[in-house]
Amino acid sequence: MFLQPSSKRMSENVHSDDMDGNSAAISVVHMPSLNQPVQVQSVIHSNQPSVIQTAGPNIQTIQVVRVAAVDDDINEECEGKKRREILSRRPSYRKILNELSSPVTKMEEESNSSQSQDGESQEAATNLSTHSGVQFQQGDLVPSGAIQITSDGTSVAQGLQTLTMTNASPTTSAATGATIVQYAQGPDGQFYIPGTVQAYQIATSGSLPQGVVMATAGSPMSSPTNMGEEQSRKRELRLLKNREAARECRRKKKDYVKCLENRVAVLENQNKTLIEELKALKELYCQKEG
DNA sequence: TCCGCAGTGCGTCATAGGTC
DNA sequence: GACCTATGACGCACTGCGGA
Repeated sequence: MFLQPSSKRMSENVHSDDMDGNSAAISVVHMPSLNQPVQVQSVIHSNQPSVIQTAGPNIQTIQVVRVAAVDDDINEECEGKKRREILSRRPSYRKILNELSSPVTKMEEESNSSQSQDGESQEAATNLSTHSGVQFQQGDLVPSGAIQITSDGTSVAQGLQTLTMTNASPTTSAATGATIVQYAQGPDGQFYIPGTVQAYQIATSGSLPQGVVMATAGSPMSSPTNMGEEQSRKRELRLLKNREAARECRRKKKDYVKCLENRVAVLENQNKTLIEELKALKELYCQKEG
């Protein structure tokens, strides 16, 4: 099985993934059905910016404060469990962001649109739009942050093709960290992971979460001898899905924090403006009185 | 140069909440 | 109720910085 990245390797190669807003998540790809198995190689390039653009200390601070507030009298052994029980789950960032779509946020977007064209969130938004629901054909040149599919019949066996997915950005080089996932597609549209027997069926783009290329277990394996293998594959599949979900979740979290920071900035500006307006009106009133 | 610390991202696990 | 997704928590690795 070539589901490549062990955690160690991932941290070596895809170290600063999405720090510049280019999520390394794989987007949904339309796979043309072929008459022969297709070897698919997904390469997710990450950028390695020398400057780390943090979202500020907010995330860390928030977590520390919340934990510290409830942890004073908790024993060490059951600390983790109790912490989880105490910390009720917050709504998803998607929900929060929707709630934040108030007039203030809209105004903020308008005010920021002209000045933050190079901003990180701007770039992330662009990537989002290019990711969602877009399908690319082989050889298509795709926008930054999306997927590029190339045909490489020479590097693999006859009839096999290589799918290369890049998270390209102007600064991205092929030498930067990459995540490689390999699997093969059979004539019936099923996907085969090298070194395994069981067929995998590629999920359709509509059923996949954004930013994830995923195979789901296909033909059932009734043989008891393969049950362990089957379970192992299911686990690999689950871990892969969760890995991508975690990436997406972190990206959304960063967007959320940035959104809050922007909101603060806008409200501060508003406050300042109102104070000045009040001051001017007061002066005007005093002049009329006097 | 070495060491400790803070900050960051990653993968994984557990689990709440959503969907069918 | 089973299954899936999103996310908090945890531990690890890595990087950059400042002090010894």
